[in-house]
This record gives sequence, structure tokens and C-alpha cells, in this order.
Amino acid sequence: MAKYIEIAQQLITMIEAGEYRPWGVLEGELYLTRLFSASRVTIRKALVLLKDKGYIHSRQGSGYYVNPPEFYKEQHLATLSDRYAHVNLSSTVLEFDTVDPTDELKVQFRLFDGQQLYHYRRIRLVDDVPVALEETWMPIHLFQNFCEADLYGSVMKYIEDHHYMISHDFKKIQAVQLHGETARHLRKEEHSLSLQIIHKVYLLKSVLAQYTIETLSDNQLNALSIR
Amino acid sequence: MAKYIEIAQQLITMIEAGEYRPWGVLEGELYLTRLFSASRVTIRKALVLLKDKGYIHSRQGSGYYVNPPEFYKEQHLATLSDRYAHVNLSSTVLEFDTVDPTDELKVQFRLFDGQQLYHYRRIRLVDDVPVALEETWMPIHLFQNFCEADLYGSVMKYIEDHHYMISHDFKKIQAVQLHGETARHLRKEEHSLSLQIIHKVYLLKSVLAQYTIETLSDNQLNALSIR
DNA sequence: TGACATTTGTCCGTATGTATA
DNA sequence: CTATACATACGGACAAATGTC
Repeated sequence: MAKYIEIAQQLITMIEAGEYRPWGVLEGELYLTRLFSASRVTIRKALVLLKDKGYIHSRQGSGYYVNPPEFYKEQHLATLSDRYAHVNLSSTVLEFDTVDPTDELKVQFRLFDGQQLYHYRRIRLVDDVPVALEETWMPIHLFQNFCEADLYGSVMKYIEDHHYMISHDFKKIQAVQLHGETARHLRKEEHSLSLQIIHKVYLLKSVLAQYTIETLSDNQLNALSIR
Repeated sequence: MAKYIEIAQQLITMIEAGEYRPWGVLEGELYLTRLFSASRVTIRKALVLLKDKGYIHSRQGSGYYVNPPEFYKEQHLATLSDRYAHVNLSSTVLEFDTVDPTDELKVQFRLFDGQQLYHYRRIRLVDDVPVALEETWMPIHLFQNFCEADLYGSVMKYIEDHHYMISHDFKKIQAVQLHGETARHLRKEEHSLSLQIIHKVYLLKSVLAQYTIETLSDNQLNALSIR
């Protein structure tokens, strides 16, 4: 692993352990070069990483300042696995099969006649409390040996473990009203309001690898933008 | 302005003008050092900027590749002024007054007894079509000469022009149902679903400068995450 | 399969500019 | 005014991944 990433991780560990007061000053660049036996360039690359992740901010001529925890603990709009990386995330699979594409999905995935899709629905639980319901389609020709057992972990990780490079994830967020089976699975009242995130996960060269409709049980999603 | 930022802006201008095919290759670092008479480090800093903004991606041993427009044209979760920076954004002010804080706002703004808040509601329009309704509170003691005329531009810019440093903006997104006056102002049907973004804009040292409830007319918000 | 050139990624040392205290 | 500390910039070197022959 690159040196600047290691340094960044060590600093993050120290900050999360509470070794620096929120709004307190971090040691200057010169001190850190001696502490980690690294050049100033390397230290600065590590500090840029910390800044991007929200751990610190800096003022020219003054120094680096440690941000309070809410800066880096916030849920950015990451995948569910990332959002709940630190907790006990499990899954209940409701359905797993192969289907013919609808007209819209056929266009989205750029399928030829006869090509089919995996289709599954699963409930995602944190400490056995349902937090989201996912309905996903993935093209069979990209993932030959995909099976139900893979649904109990992170599917994003499955994709990356099978020699594909994930390029980006388009998300469309919209308000929905829960009803019927969906409401029951998420343990919410009929007609209650909630959020839905439609993910389109792309590989390089605009190849769509996954289409997911994620319905949240909480009508709330947090984001943070840092100037 | 810094050299690497100027270089980045020139490259962005060229990409947006369509001088590079989507997925096409950008000239290598060595070529760019000669083109801009800059060192490799400076070129790389510019390219990191472009990468962060979604204009390009790179592969070690291969080169830099230009992304398709949807990568950088997407609406990230910026402020309304930023989201619509390129279009004709105007405002209609519905209300502007000073009010006593509710208990919740008194805590949020950490107010003493007797301290009051500015309060305003305005409709934001793009080409005279309403896109959002904003209801905002700001503490009077931070902004002495704030007046209705300032509501026709960007209030974020007003804050930064008055010697305050905006630190960050917490956003909570939730689903809502439009009704009554709100629905009429946004030209939507009674009970139609939409999104609400609650902004908390902070200055340095956790000073809350603005509390805004932004109700969108479109039940849609796009985001993009790049790996 | 292996050798090779190309290109990005990482790292170092040094110098100068600029805002802050 | 001065010292400190971050911001910008340059040049050089080697590592690692890629593409090609």
C-alpha cells in the first residue's frame, strides 16, 4: 500500500480514537514529516485525503484543524454496505430467479433478443431491524455463476471480485408511498411516506451491470457538503 | 490564481466544448507539460481536480480518458444556486420579517432570551417555472443590515461576502406530501409527493448561520458517485 | 511466454509565495 | 516587522501497470 495512504489511515485512527479535540490543531506539516519519516509532499497527500473525507480542514498560514465527529460520521450517499460498514448488516432473500427483460430494461442493459436477467428481492437488516428493501436486475451474460448464496454479502464486492471495474453509480432519489407487501416487509404503516433510491451501477465503457430499486424504511437520508 | 487551477479550467473548457470524444484519450502528462509550460506535478494537480469533478478518469500504464457529459453535468447535492448556476434563476419573495424563535430554533441557533431571527419564504424559479419553495431563518445578530433586496440573489454568496466563512452544510432529505398553499405555489396537485431538503448551514466553530426548509417541485433528485 | 517501451503512480528534495499570528 | 505554517511550483527518480511485439 502507498505510504501516503498508510499515513492517512494512522491519522484517521488517532482522530477517531479521540486523541485530538474537535476544532483543535493538528501538528504542522514539518512535525509530521519527522513523525512519519516522510517528505512534505507525501504528508500533504495524506492530509488532502483527510480533508476530502471530512476529518480536517486547513487555513493557509495558520494550520490544520480537526473537525468534530459529525463531519466524518455522516452518511454520504454511499451504497448500503458502505453506509452500514460498521454495523451488523444481514439480508433476507425473498426471491431469486432469472427473468426476461421488460422493454425498458432491455434498452437500459442493451440486451439482444433472448438474453435474460438475474432478478432478486431481498430485505436488508441492521441488527435484525429492516432498513431497506432491494429489487435488483443483473445481466446473466456478465455473471455466469451468480447464485443465491452471493446475496447474503455485498453484491458490489462480488462484482469487483470477479474482475470487473465499477465505474460509477447513478442515483435517482424520489418520494414514495409504501403499501401492501412492501410496507409489511419494512414494518411500516400502509400509505406511510418514504424514500426510494434507484441505482444504476455502471462498469467501464457505459456497461450497465446492475439496476436496483432500493426502498428505505426511514423517511430520511443525510448528506453533508463541506466548503 | 494558481497555475494548476488555470490549467484545469482551460482543460474543462475544452472538454465542455466537445473537443474530446467521450471515452476518448486525453493527451498524456508529458505532452501537457510542454503544452502549458508547467512541471509534471502541476499538471497532475490539475488532472486530480478534473478527476474529482468527474471530467476524466485514468488508468496506470494506460492514460487519461475523457468521461461522457452525464458524469459532470449531474446535479450533485449542491445548493440551489449551484445546481442551477448555468440557467436563469430568479426569486419571488412571499414573506420577509423578523420573528421570535421557536424552542427548537432557539436551541439550534444557541440564542439568548430576546434574540430574534430573520424569517423569509421565497419561490425559486428557473425560466419562470417554480422549482422550489424555501423557508429560511437566520439570526439577526450575525447579519445586521440584511434586507429584502438581498433575497433576489444568492444568500449563500451574501453570507460569504460579509466576511463569514461557510464551513459546511448538513442536509436531511425526506419525502413529503404537498398541500394547500405550498402545492399551489409549486403548481402541483394537492397530495402529490415530493422531496424536502432541510439545510443547516454552519460557519466555522459550529455557528449555525441559516436554517432552511427547501421543498422541491420535482419529486426527483439526482446524485452520482464515482469509484 | 518473455522482453521492452510507454504511461501513470508514488516519493523525495528544494525553492518561493502568501496568509496568519 | 518577523517568525510560522500552509500553498504552489520545479526537477529528478523509481515503481507498477499496461500494451505491443
